[in-house]
Amino acid sequence: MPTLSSARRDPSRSGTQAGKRAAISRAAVKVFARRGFFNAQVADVARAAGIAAGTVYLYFRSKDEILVSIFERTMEEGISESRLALEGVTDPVERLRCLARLHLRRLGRDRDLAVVFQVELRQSTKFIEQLSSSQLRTYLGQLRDAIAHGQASGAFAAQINPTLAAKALFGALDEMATNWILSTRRYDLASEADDVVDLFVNGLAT
Amino acid sequence: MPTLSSARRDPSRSGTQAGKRAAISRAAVKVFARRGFFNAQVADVARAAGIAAGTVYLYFRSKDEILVSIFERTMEEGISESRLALEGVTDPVERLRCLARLHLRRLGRDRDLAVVFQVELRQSTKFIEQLSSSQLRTYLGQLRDAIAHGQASGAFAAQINPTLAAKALFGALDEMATNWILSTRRYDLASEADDVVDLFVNGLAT
Amino acid sequence: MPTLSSARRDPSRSGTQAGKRAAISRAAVKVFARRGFFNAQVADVARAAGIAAGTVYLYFRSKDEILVSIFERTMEEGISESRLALEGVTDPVERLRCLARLHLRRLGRDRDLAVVFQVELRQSTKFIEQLSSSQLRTYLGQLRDAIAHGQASGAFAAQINPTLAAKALFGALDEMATNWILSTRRYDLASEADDVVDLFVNGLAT
Amino acid sequence: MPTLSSARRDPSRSGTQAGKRAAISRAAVKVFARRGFFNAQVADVARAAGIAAGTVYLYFRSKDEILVSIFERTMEEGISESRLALEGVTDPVERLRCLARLHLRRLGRDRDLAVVFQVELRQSTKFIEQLSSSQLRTYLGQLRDAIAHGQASGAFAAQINPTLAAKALFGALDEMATNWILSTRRYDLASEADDVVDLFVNGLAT
DNA sequence: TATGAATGAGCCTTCATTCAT
DNA sequence: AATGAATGAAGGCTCATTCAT
Repeated sequence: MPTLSSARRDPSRSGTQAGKRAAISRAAVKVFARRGFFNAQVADVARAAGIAAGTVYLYFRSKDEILVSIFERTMEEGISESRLALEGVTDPVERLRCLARLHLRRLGRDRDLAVVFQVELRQSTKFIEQLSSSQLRTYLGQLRDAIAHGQASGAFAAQINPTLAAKALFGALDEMATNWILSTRRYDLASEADDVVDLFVNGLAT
Repeated sequence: MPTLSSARRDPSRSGTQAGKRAAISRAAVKVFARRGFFNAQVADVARAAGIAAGTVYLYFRSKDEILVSIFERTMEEGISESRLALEGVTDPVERLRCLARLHLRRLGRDRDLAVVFQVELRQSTKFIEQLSSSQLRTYLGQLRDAIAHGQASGAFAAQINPTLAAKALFGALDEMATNWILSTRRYDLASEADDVVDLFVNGLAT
Repeated sequence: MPTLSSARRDPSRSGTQAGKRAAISRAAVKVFARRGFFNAQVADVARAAGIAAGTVYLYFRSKDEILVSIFERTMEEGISESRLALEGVTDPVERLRCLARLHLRRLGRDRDLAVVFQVELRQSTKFIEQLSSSQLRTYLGQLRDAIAHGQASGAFAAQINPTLAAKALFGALDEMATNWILSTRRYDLASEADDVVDLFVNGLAT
Repeated sequence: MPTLSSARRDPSRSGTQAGKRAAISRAAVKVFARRGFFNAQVADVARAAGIAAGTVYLYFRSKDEILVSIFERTMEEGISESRLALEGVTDPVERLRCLARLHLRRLGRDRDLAVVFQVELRQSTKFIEQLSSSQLRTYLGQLRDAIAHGQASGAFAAQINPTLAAKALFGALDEMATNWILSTRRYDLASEADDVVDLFVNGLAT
């Protein structure tokens, strides 16, 4: 049984303000993934979270904000997880592998989250514009920095535009994830990370 | 100036059944791109096409079908354009370049179409599942065949999974397109095609 | 093969103005009975009549008018048929039997017509008011006259209000017809005519 | 003056779930009678009930269901009212009189309700089939039982089919009601009950 | 903080009718 | 006389959001 102080430290425990928010956000992942963002009703999310419909609005300004919160919460976790994982890894290729594995592992671990990320979050320019300009930029920055670092160390070709390469790598991983959720086969998404990184590092050419 | 008979052969001329359909579909690209699919009303599309709202339903079963028709029409054109362009190109790298350029050129030429493709068409699993299983599969097949052909000729490494590489390349190009429409800068999208292909062919490694 | 002159005499033969009208009206009976007046589209009626949708409006001012025409056509036929049949019948009870049998035989012979009469024609006060004030009044008059005639001859009790009795008899027959079309059993509607008349003539009392 | 507890027992008081439903249903009687079911908008009903349009759908699944609820509510009341009134009445003729009077009194008391019952509820087979197979059957059963009871007591002729006689009587009363609402004269509908029953009991014959 | 009943704006679609051919 | 493509008005229903309790 958690002590009061430990409960306060874990914001996902309901009871705290931030905890309730996270709990609703987590319930929304399930609901949005299963019914789609537009079909899902706020009341569905509330029911899944075990609260009344009106209560949602004590923690979120709108239905849209719930969706955005899923993105922000996950990206935040992902970015700091990546930062942590990269500590001590110096080999450029290993750094890329590390980021790619975390990316696909995070989505491959939670199919509902993957569906929300790969499909429901792409509803409209309204979201996409909003999202790109925030944590997604930071996340792409991590990829670009890893590549630039490899170029600085001489491991990666210097004439390549690291921003373009970062986008390309992100796009490739993103496509892996989208294919995975659309596929009826159940394979391990994370295992594709190394193949993708190998392809990017070595290229197609013999 | 087209003769009467050539005009009959061109289905984008209104007058023919298919011509009207295409005209409405083209009007819808503009409307959906500017207002978003959900915000756009069928009446807006009709007005843009210069017809009455009800007339839309003589050519489309539903609002959804209009969106799908945009995808199908463009993919159809794209696939046959690609097929045509590849004729006579034998060098594996050139084949990839050819496909990548056409992909980005098609979207870079028509920002509205690009917005619809990169954003509005990703509304929900409903669309995505439907689309992936059709022409998108064919399109990915063209990329995969180009890679497999390179492997057969010895130009590309045999141990690479051509399907995975095709998806990765598609994802990379897709990401370029999405970044382009979200960017406020107006740069030439198609010019990125070569850089992406170079990256895929040569890899990051020195 | 009908001669030209005989064809002219039969207005239900298409070719003449009145013939086309009757043909459309007959097609409408089928369509309205099967789909309901509101669900049925004018185009359905046109198709059933083997003509184009617009052509209907050369013979009818509106969809409503088609429905009314069914009523008028059938009532007209029914009234003159009744008049003819009553000629030479002098016994008051036989006169009632005659009218009742014709009423139920007409509907029992054509289930579609019965459905339109018993259900679709009762759409709204709009129709009912219109219809009651016309041929229905004439038809009720035939019943009332038959009863009044029986009273004059001393066969029927004089203190009974013949108008009320006529309405009651009509209502009873009407209910028989409605029950018949709603029943899943297929029994002979006309055979109930005598039972109803017997009941009205002799009463329940022993 | 009702006490608090008796108020709770009365479901027509708004406040309770059933009370709100009944209130909307009663408002709908007025609106449907005046404008016709098809012309009436759900918003009209809501306005008449003093609530917002959307609120109607918290108590009814559809516009159709409102119409059906009017039928069900009235039939329910009518059936139990009849049952109660028949208690202690043993004379067969009096029992018929009792049922007939209640039938016509109920409609004659509320012209709007009568219009809805005699006209708007006969919209289509959809309603009629649904309704006949429920409380209408029970109601016809009450008439049939009253007749059968008279036969058992020797007051009514045994060879008459009581079901047919019940339908005939119902049809006669129904026609009285329909004539009443269509008539521009304002006469007392209930006063016709005795005349109709007399006719059914004694017959036309002298 | 929590509830959940009430609100009311918003839109796709149908189809009777018209009219140019 | 006949066609059938085009019109455009009209309304039931949903559901995000509010607010009195």
